[in-house]
Amino acid sequence: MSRKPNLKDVAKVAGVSAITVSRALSDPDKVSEKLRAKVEMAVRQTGYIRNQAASALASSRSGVIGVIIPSLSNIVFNEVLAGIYEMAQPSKLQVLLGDCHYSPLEEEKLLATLLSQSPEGLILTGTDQTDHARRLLQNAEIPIVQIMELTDSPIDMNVGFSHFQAGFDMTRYLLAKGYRRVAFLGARMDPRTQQRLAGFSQAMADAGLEPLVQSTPQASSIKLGGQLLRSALSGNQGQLDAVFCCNDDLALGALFEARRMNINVPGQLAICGFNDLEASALVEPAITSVAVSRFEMGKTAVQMLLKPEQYRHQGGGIIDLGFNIVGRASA
Amino acid sequence: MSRKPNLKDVAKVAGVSAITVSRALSDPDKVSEKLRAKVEMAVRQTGYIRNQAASALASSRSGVIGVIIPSLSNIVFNEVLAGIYEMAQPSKLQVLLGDCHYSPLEEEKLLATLLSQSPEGLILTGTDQTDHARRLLQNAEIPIVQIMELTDSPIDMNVGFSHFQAGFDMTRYLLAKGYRRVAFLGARMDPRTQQRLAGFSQAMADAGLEPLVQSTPQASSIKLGGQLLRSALSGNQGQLDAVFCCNDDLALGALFEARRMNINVPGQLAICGFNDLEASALVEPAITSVAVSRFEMGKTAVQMLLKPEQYRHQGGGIIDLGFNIVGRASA
DNA sequence: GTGAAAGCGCTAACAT
DNA sequence: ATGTTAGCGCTTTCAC
Repeated sequence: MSRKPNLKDVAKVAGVSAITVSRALSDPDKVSEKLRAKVEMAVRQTGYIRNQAASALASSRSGVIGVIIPSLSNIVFNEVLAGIYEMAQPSKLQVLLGDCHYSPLEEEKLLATLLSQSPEGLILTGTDQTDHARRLLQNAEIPIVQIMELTDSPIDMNVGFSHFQAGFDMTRYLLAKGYRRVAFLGARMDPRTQQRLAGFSQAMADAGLEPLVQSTPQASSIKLGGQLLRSALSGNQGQLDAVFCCNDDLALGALFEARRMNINVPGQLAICGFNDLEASALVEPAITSVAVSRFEMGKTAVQMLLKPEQYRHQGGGIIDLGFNIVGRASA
Repeated sequence: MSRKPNLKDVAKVAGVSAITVSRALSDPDKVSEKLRAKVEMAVRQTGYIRNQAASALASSRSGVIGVIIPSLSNIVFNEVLAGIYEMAQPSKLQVLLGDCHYSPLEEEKLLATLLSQSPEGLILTGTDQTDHARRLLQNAEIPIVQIMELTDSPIDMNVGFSHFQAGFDMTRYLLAKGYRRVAFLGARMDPRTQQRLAGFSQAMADAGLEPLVQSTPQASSIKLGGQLLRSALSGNQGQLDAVFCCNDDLALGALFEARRMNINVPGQLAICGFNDLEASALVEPAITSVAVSRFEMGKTAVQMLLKPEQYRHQGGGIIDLGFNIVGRASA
């Protein structure tokens, strides 16, 4: 037999009907022990593997969830992904992953392709989906979780934390330490970075201070952190006593650059970051940062997909995972 | 109409037959311009999205490829993934991604689940698949690419580089610089790490030197690099003049730790790593490392899946992407 | 607890 | 260039 074995083939070998094999595989309890054993033998013997396309067509359950993240190269999303997979794989859920490169339009296109796979749920990053995307999602009638940010009006469910509040709190932390000339170094300037910036600006304004900002739409990197620091310093005649980097990559770059420029950290310049990457705790001086439970966020998102009713009736399907300012030597 | 629109619904609206709609969508050139326009209207009007399960069942083409990597948290694989997606998304190929946590057994299980989705191709990491996995793969009769390592006898196709050679060459590089008491710091000790170690041992043996090794099965991390360095030093009475870390995370950790211990790098101790992460080039002193084209590897793997005949007849379906030793101040 | 029949939505193969 | 027919492999429904 050269073609791939199907249910009938297995059924023939086991001496039962196809539907019995189907049941033995997907709902073993509904089949007598004897037949179950026979079927198992036959499956092994034939090397049968269920055709998920046929199964999905007949049952309208695809066994797949869709995930769209803005970037595969940003380590931050990998930890979220790791959390997603941690929950999904044991549930025998396959994950269809898409990378929209921070573009809502690409996200919209990906969405259309994803939806054609009839996913049983969807995890999307952020809240800036296009109108058309939202329409697609509405029609899909599947559970949807928006992650990373917090929103009052999720498409369906939402898990994340407030980037505004985190930016605000971190700035207050710096101000409480006595820093006054604080600059925000930002790269990419995606919605979440902008919210952090907004929090920063608010806190500075509240304190009657000028919010200094050095930003670029370029993708973030360690190297860029060094460049932004130089720009910020030259743009402000070196009159800075702290920089609040929109993420730890920039912060590391700024720290390395400061060392090259013989600027003492935190003596002459305080540096803080965002995300609390492993390196931040281990460099010298260790970098003050905002810790976020990314792994947890991924896990929670999948749990929400698995039991949507439960979560929708619990805080309106919105979960705030919060954040944590980790004070270290750099500030 | 509350249920999701299908081809017939669209056909009715457009006043054509279902198959025409199907063709207009998947092979526009085969349909007259007039009908194509009509169909497009009808699709938009109904909000139709193709049911990929039905399509896959009828055509036995799923539009999906499967990818299994050993770890989602290891940044190295993310860059490979980024390359994979870079090629896959424009080809409208969906990627089913699995994380086998460095376990061939988990890989085998994932494989079974993946295969039930009838992927059109498979990308696997490394060459240590279980026997049963190999049997499954043989029966699948789809193009398969093993990535990262190089092997003489791939299951189907192979793209990667020789970790043994890289370990060997890096060691020779150190020896040429005059270092003699060189220790290999290894974590995780997955097959590729072991090959690097084998290359190191060979080069040391060739030079008549004792290959010092400090290793642990623990997952690699920056922190662990510091710990391994301490162990290596205390295990060898501080009599080391260089450490060859199995990756850059360890190398960074070793460097940070050395600084804390007031050990001058490279004056008292040379440090080199593997993978050439961004940080390695930017820390002080910059870390000597082995550069590998991971992004390229991912892209190549997908290309091989797309045109298997072409690549199979070209070097037996094996592509050596090589590596590049990047000498920097740390050694 | 098991089976027979029907049909999920699409496309391949064969008309026209 | 367009339509008709049949069937992909499974599960749902209903019968026993």
